[in-house]
Amino acid sequence: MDREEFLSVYRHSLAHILAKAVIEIFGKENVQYAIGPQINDGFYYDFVLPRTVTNEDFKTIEDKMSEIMKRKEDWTRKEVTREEALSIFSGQKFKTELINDLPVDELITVYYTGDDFVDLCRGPHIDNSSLLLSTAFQIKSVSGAYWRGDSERDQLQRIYVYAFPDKKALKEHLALVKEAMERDHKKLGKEMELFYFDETAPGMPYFLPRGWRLLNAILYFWRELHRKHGYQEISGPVLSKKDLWVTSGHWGHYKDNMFLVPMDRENVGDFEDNVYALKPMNCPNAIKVYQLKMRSYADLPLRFNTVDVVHRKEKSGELNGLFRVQMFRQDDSHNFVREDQIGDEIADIMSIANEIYGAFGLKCGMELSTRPDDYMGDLEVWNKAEAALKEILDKTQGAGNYEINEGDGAFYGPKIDLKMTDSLGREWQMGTIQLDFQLPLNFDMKYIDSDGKARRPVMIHRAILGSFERFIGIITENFKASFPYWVAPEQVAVVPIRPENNEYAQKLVDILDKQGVRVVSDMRDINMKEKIKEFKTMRIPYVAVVGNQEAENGTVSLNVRGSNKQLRDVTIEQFKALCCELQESHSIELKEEI
RNA sequence: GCUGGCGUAGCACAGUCGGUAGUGCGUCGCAUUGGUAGUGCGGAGGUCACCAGUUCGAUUCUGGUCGCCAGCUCCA
Repeated sequence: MDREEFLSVYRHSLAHILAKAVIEIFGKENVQYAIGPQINDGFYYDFVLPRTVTNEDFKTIEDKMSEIMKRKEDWTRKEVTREEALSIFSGQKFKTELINDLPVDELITVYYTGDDFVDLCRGPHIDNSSLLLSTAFQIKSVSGAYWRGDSERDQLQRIYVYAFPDKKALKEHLALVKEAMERDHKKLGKEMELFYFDETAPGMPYFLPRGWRLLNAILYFWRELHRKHGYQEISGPVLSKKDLWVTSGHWGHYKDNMFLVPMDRENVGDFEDNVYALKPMNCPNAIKVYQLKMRSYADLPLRFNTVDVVHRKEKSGELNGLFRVQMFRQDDSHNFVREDQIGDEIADIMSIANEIYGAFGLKCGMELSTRPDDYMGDLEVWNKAEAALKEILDKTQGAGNYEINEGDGAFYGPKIDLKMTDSLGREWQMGTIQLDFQLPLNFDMKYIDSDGKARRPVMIHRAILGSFERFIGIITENFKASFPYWVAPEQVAVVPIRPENNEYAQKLVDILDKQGVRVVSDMRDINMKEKIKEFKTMRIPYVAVVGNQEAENGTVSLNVRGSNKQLRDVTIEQFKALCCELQESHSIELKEEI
């Protein structure tokens, strides 16, 4: 049995053992057991139990599981009729529902573990519990989960368990989890003084000087790139009267996620009729700008990018560091094209995405979401749009190298989503490329075509990073806050050995600063070791130490981040060239040699 | 929003079976050191998240509020 099979069969079998253990502990009549699938680090099982499972119960459950395995019971598979299945699981509401939902012609199988525990299951499973004795497992956590992922339905207790082939693999995995915690951007953001959340503004980050420098470095790169691709940056009001959002349709679909501000505090009246809304999206602003003039077919594509702040009110439990905030800056753009330009425009957007992700050495997953049942617009245009998106994905990702979420597109158009995973393996949507046939209609947008007739442009809503906030969260975890030279909050730190070297140190700082290097220094009369420690803690790419020797020879002595090596006798000119090269090449790695 | 957990000095954490709190790092001061993640001594810093209740007395117990974390749901 290879590892893949092992994981699949053993984890699944262990899930049955967990269910059996829980039933033995709480009593069969007190337990409703639902489903227990495997996941990437083990498995979980959902239950309704007479009381909440706490951390103190973990050991009891684990011991019971071991005890059950030691019984070395045989596992037997049995094919049953629907009636038999319903009778076996009478009183088990979730199992009953599952059985009733099975297609008529489905072969129903159940698995017995010993003769007192049975579970509805397709299998396959191990033959005897003794085969599980060599595996290693550990209860990870317990939390609430909704039956069938529906927040309107029963909430169950989900017990998560790590499960691996042996103790060594489990231990390795636990070490990995610990390592992941070290990468957590919330932790690093605090240590590295990047950002801060105050409880007076939940989900609305403060960017600290270092974090803001990082954001601006990314922003500068982003702006230049878009300018070269024919984008024109705009900025619009953060607050607008409700009317704008009624026209766009957001008032109907998105009102609950919008922060509202009374227009007149003295005379609030019917609140919702007298409010400004903080914009949750930038699209209407771009449309307003488009509509300032009558546009010609020859003007298209028109690309209005923006980094305005948007606000989205989220439910309390949904906030999560920089990954999920209530105030953020999308690296947004709304591109207006003719229908015949869709393919080329998407291709250009993908090439921008490649340039941006490439600059960070990142590779994101791509997913295509296609026409939903309640689509609006012309079927032929949809087909053309989906074909265009597919063709681009086939070309850039390779056919079959991306996921397709059938029917998952927005009602106004299909989309491509770019996804990244965080240190804990959670998937986050970053960029999105959405074709939109709806808003141009809602706002009655037009351009005059070559035949003199008015036609409606197609709108492409796109973000590549997704939002600067989420993206910074992801790269913080990815680089463990050791950012590439070109985005690092500080690129060089200058450390004079003694106060008498301050003058030379300052000269060096001025030279680098003039060249645009983000440089800091520490001229205090304290031990140089302390200064070096501080700068290294902040993961500054290069710490340049200067003493009498360097001052005499016009050189610097470099400490390279991530290496204990020192580069001595580097001339200022050489160092300048090094900085320049790293900046311009957007190199991910630092140079450790001159 | 739901389930569970958490909130003690700038940070990381102890602790109080109810009698107003400690350690390490950092900070400040002094001394020392001075070529690559220093050393020694001393000082300051906390209405123990907030609001009620119980009590002679609450940081500790109870209830509520706010915030944070994990998971679910929802999203960039």
